[in-house]
Amino acid sequence: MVTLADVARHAGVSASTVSYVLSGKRSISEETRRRVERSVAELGYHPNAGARALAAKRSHIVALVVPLRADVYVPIMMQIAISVTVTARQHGYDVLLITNDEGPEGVRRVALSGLADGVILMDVGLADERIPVLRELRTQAALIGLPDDPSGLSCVDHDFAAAGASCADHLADLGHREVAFIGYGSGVYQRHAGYAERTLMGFRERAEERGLRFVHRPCEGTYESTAGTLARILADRPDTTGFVVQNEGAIGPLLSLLRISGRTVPEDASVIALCPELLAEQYAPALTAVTGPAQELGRVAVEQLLRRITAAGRDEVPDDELTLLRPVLTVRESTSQHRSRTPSSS
Amino acid sequence: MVTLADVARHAGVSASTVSYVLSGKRSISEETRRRVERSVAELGYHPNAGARALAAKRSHIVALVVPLRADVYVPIMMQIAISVTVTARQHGYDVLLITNDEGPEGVRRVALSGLADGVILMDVGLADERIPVLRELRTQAALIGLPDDPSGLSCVDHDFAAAGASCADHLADLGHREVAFIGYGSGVYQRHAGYAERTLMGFRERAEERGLRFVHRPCEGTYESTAGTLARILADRPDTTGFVVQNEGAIGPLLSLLRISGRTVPEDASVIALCPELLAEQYAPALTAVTGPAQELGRVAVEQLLRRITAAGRDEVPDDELTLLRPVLTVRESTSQHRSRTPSSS
DNA sequence: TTGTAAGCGTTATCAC
DNA sequence: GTGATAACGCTTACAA
Repeated sequence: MVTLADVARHAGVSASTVSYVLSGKRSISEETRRRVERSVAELGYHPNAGARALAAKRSHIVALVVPLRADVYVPIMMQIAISVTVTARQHGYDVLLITNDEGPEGVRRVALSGLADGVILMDVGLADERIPVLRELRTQAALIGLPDDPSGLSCVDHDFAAAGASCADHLADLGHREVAFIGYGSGVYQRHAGYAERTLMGFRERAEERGLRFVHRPCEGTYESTAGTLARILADRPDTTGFVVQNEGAIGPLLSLLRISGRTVPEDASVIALCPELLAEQYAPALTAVTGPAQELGRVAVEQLLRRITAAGRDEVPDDELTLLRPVLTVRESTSQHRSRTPSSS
Repeated sequence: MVTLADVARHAGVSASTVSYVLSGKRSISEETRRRVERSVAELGYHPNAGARALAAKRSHIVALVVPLRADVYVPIMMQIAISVTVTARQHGYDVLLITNDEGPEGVRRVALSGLADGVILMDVGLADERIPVLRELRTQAALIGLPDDPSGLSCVDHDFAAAGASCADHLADLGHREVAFIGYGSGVYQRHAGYAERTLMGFRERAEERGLRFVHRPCEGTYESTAGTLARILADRPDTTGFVVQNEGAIGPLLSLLRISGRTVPEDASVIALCPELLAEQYAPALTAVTGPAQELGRVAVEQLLRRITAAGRDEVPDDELTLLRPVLTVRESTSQHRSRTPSSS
């Protein structure tokens, strides 16, 4: 193993000089710097992580706490995890993966052991049980998701209200008058998941402003539940021509069921999905969709966290930040200008 | 921050005694052990990770190198990453996430810095460029995937040949005589991806043994390519009644296209997918599928790696291991006994 | 069964 | 601009 001392000897300087060359924390003559850098390269020196963490009281590791729940869309989680890792690396940090089955104890463990300098929490619930631990330990953190009380915390999330609003706008722009919002299963609303409620609220408000008549129906996302949901919508409001789907599981079934009911998309019914691009593009017809920038979520979270860590290292009080990322509505093949289904009812 | 010394003072023993109580590396009187454990709990002591790593020359961290390529099925990767993390925790290890955009240098970095005690490589290619680094640094590793030369390495993978063979068996058992294997895009075969070739080989051999007439057709997985692939199959072999699909992207299109061509699944055509359960169950009809146990992959890799780390810690030469995990064929609604499509041709 | 003490490889505070 | 040197908190011979 190559140590700092080896490099120092090889370069003919003291250990502290090598350390300072590497950290850039004091000015070094061009001459020395070059000698040291050459020795580092020649010996293939990599600083020992443990020793560095011990001496500097900073591990240069951030912990990423990922949920295990099955009802989150996994590819997005992965995308976030990867953008977190890549961004962290760009700042000289590594990422430790913590699964939520450790619960709040996991946060306590990595913080108290000095394993991580800070924590990124994914899939944060409104009253997340990990948050009290953060407050108690004064651990630096960035949350992906918006808790009910974000004071003292840095958070980043999609602007779900804006997402809902774009859906209403797009359908209104196309001339639709009767629209349906197919949401998540009722359980999701019962536990007051922020994203579900905020999307619905954004949609509802904009729909009202634009004079849309609409219904909201929860849906579990299975074929059967989607069938039931659609049947009820069409029974209550046979003239519905616009559909917004938030539950990814319901998208495929919805398209099949509309076809079966004799409605062609987009001629007879326009469908907007709230989902990732990948998903939207894999259907036939490709779906007009509102998509939040998942990668950004990870990148912003890392940057928020590192700012906090830096501030705390200088004994400053870190600023709280709240970033809501605007989703993008991409028009594809599943929405079109409203036309009455039956000439008689127009 | 609570240190070992704090605990020692609180319990009225020496620091080493506390250390030994925690590590179990020497026998401790029941009395002392209890006093120490009580102090640990009372003070909320968590050993400092950096100090521990420095003194013990063991970080209790394993690095998991995940691919960034888009053509791997993401939920499975996530499942593996999670089972790796959970299993590692059960053995007192944490997991560091490394993305493959660091390339082989990432492996070098974590190994040489002592950040990780070993490495788990996901999505290992036949001539993976990270492998030479492992050999050069004598880094302990476990590979998920099978390289062309696994000597000196521990590997775990699905038994793809067995998966292919089960498909052939199931179709033969049901009395089918003409079957088609819809594979990955030709690019996948051109780079000799092991999993694609091994599956096909397993299928081919068993199909021949069972006297099946079959064709293999590559398919890119888009709707268009699937349409083209199916059209060619039906043109060449109109009496084909059994289909095996390996490319996940082709499954949805295939089902639609069979329907359009007037074939009902499973009455007129049996379909077996090589895919995760989740995917198989989300189609209508639910698909008979051959699924490899993804979680096992992660668990076995961790156990292989930890055995190697332990052995190397005792200056033993770690044993190489090669584990192939048997996939499971689950019969669902997409396969049934063969019946001739047209009574005349029976 | 327990205690003492010498590292482990950095960083950072002094001093020059 | 550079060099000693004392931490940092833990593990592990070595003693007792």
